[in-house]
Amino acid sequence: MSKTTSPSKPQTRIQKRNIMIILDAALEVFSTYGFRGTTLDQIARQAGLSKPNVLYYFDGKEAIHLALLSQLLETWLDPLRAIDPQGDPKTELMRYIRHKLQMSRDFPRESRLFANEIVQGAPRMQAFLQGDLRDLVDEKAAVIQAWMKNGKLTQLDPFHLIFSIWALTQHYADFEAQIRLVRGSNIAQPHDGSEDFLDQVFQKLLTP
Amino acid sequence: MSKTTSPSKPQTRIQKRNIMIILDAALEVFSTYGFRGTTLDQIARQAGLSKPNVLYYFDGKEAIHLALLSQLLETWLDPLRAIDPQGDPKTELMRYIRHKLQMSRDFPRESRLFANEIVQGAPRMQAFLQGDLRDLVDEKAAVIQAWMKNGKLTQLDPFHLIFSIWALTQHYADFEAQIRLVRGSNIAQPHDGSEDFLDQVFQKLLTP
DNA sequence: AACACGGTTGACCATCTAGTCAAGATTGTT
DNA sequence: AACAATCTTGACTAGATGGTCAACCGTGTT
Repeated sequence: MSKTTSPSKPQTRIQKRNIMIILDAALEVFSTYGFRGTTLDQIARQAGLSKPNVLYYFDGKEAIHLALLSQLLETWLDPLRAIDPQGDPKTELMRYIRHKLQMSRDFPRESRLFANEIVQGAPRMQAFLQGDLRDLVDEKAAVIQAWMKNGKLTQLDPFHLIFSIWALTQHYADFEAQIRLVRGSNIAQPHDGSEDFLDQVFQKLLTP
Repeated sequence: MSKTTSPSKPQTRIQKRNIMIILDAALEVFSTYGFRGTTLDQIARQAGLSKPNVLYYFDGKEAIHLALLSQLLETWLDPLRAIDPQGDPKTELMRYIRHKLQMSRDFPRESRLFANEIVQGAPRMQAFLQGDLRDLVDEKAAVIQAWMKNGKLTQLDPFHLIFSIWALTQHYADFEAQIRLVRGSNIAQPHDGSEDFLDQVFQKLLTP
């Protein structure tokens, strides 16, 4: 039985609540220890449930991880998708950058879950990366390319530009531990100053 | 007995060879699966040795990992350390950036070993991060700050500037799987064009 | 050749971990 | 209240995993 994947039966209140609790607990643990470094007992403890209880709602560790990933991938594309070819080039890109940075700040666990997967060779995300994401990146790279040809932006490789936005924004979530420890008590939040900095960087970079 | 940590006895040829083989195999596996995701059997298989044989040279999984990390941390600081306060600001920073990018290209496994540790909260590197690395970063940030005050460089937060260099250069190693899958067959190597791109970005960014 | 030391391994153990199951507790409905 | 469906769990299993050990093999030295 596929339990959570059966679309037919509606969920009871208890199901809704516990599935949410489990997914939140699993996100916490998976994003910190990676897939193989996470145990079902950890997830159950974090969720405040017994292990068999967790397995009552999900078919297994893999299924929980999969549920988290597909939930994440749905929203992961949105900011990039929102880039409007009809809009003002610099405005659109700056909005995208701020949006990505905000996601890195508001959803660091999701970002690290993603990072863990990619660093380890993306074994469970190949289809997504070379499918939907690739198509979208190709599309938006073409848009950016066109903007650059029109002289509205600095001439840059659009793919590397997109990668650089990912690198700079996600860095604040994925390498938060490093930033926190290197800056020490000199700074309250690892994100402090990141928005101003990236604004400054990309304003200067993108203006021809 | 601490085996490899005993500094007294000189190593035999066989010891030297096997320790190197084991460390190389362990780097391969640890950088791909993380600490907890790696098994001694995997390391042994990759090294072409039996598991007890691996444990003849190292006190355990933890010891192998530790050996790799401390070996890595020694060289990790070098590029940053090489920034010369007496040199030309932009030349020094561009050299640093190229150096970091080259390390990302030549030693991607080391970069991913590091990334795995950091993403998972840096449990085994706290002392290093808030000790040697922090001191060095503080020192070089002050140097960069002084350069900026002299008007030789764009005014930027020096800490965020350093972080952005780390993010952009290491991204090509740590997220190699993503780049490869998103670019697909459109590109031979994930690093293609990265040097020109980063040159262009930082030239433009650093020039006041 | 014989010896000592370094090097290697099959067999083994204790512990951890994903997953099962049957029995019991709770909840909603009539 | 009574019944069925949902929900929960202690106890368990099979297999994986880190690590041990006694016995055996290889190499260099005398």
